[in-house]
Amino acid sequence: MVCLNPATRLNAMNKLTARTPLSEAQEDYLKQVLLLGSGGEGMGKLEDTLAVSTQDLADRMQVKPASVTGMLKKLAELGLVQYEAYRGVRLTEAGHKVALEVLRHHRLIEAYLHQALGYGWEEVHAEAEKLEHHISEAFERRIAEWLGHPSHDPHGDAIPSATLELPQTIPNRRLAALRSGQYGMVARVATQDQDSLNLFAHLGLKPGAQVQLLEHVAEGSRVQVGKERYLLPVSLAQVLWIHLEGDPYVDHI
Amino acid sequence: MVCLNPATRLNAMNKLTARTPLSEAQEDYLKQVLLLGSGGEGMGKLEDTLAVSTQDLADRMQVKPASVTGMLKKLAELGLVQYEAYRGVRLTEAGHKVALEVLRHHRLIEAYLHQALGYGWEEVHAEAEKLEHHISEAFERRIAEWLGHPSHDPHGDAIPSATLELPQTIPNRRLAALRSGQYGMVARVATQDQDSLNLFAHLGLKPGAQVQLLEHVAEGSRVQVGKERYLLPVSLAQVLWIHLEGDPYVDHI
DNA sequence: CAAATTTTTTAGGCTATCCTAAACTTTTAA
DNA sequence: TTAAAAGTTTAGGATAGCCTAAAAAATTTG
Repeated sequence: MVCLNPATRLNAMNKLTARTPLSEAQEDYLKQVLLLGSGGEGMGKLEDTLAVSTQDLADRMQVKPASVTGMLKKLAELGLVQYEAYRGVRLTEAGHKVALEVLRHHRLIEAYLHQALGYGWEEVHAEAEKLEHHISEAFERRIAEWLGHPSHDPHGDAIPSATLELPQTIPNRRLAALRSGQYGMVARVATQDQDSLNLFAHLGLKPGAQVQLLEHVAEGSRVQVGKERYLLPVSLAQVLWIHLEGDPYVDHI
Repeated sequence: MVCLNPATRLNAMNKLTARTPLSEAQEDYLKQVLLLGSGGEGMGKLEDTLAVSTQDLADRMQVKPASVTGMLKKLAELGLVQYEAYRGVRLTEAGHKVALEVLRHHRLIEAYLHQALGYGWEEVHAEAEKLEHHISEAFERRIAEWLGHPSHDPHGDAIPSATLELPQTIPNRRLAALRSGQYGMVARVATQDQDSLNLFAHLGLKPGAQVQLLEHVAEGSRVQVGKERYLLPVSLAQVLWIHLEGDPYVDHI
């Protein structure tokens, strides 16, 4: 009998499990670990990612903490996450790759639904959420080609490239962090809540739109969009990311 | 306490279950009952449909007969099939509707992949098989519109309309049933076997292609396609449906 | 028409994913 | 620095869908 040292055994395990197709639930967990671990921004490097708590995952997955624990143990066995009780979870290299693949599917599908099929940018999330697990690599390739290999989806989120790299993040600010009179362009609408999306769409606050902060008041932020003035509640002003006039700029919308 | 008569209770049950979303497996079973029950052709009327045996379903679903029995009992409880032990299974009105919806999804997706994304007509089946269960009604509507509400998919199979009606079938013959010298157009390639599809595609035998039967020999049928002559094995000559010159004709390719 | 064959059902298991309630750690804050 | 709060795990179940082996029923055939 051949006896492998621990490191070799781990490698053998990872090889094996890389072939096993993951369940939809497993892919969703990995995606959420990625998103939560990078605080919603620039998830380029695996190293400067945060450990994610069971509770946060439970909230995102709409599931009880106990269920999360079970799944994390399984994902750890598969070599996709590093999991330590009470200390949260991180993606491994392998898990990071899977998460980026799922994210690429999701955001490419959103872009395709919007640009090829005429979905409103606020409608695409739910449909992409279902489809992301069920398209082939061929499908991914063809829609990416059709779109001309876009770098961002209709919400302004970066799309991992075919080699799973993320485009460089450009410095943006939350609308809630702007000072009175500052002026800029909506770069990203960072919510998946359907009601919020509908409202933003209704107000014309989509990526690319020009917006000016009038002032912050107790209830939220007063803004000007075109000729209209609105009061955005704090929660919404927190998820609207603005590219300020004068900041370094990369065209991606 | 209110007591319902049997008929009313059945209705109540069907109403209830119409809301319950069906699993992928359940939808597949219903689709196969439809396809097997209408002998591969014209499944317009539910009435002149055949009872389908457990064994046939097991073969199609790649599953053991015992598993089929279990599923049929469940579908019968849901009011989607009429099931009687040893006497096979038929769709109910409700089950027929579901099966046609799934079939519409499948065939619309095939047409869309072919026409919008440039898939080869022989490649679309596998992808459609996965996607058919995961698209929304909105997606269905949009691709149907993009395609201009097509009546047939790239294999020549009829697509149920938005109201779940099937276009009238035109009289075709299997290539294996043609007489020497007869000449016609490929109307339908009725196989889902990937190797067969690849071969047909390689020979140019796709819906719309002109073909002449030279003669039947022991090994199969000798045909002429353009300037080339081929020998098609019997199994393939059985699944190629030909529209003969002179037969009544409806343009749908 | 009864024996052989085919078909169907029953019974008992397996895996994946989720749940709740209760027990147990760790962290936080007075 | 210890007690309350927050976070995590254990234990025990549920459902869905598949499996096998063996029993039972129907059909076919000599």
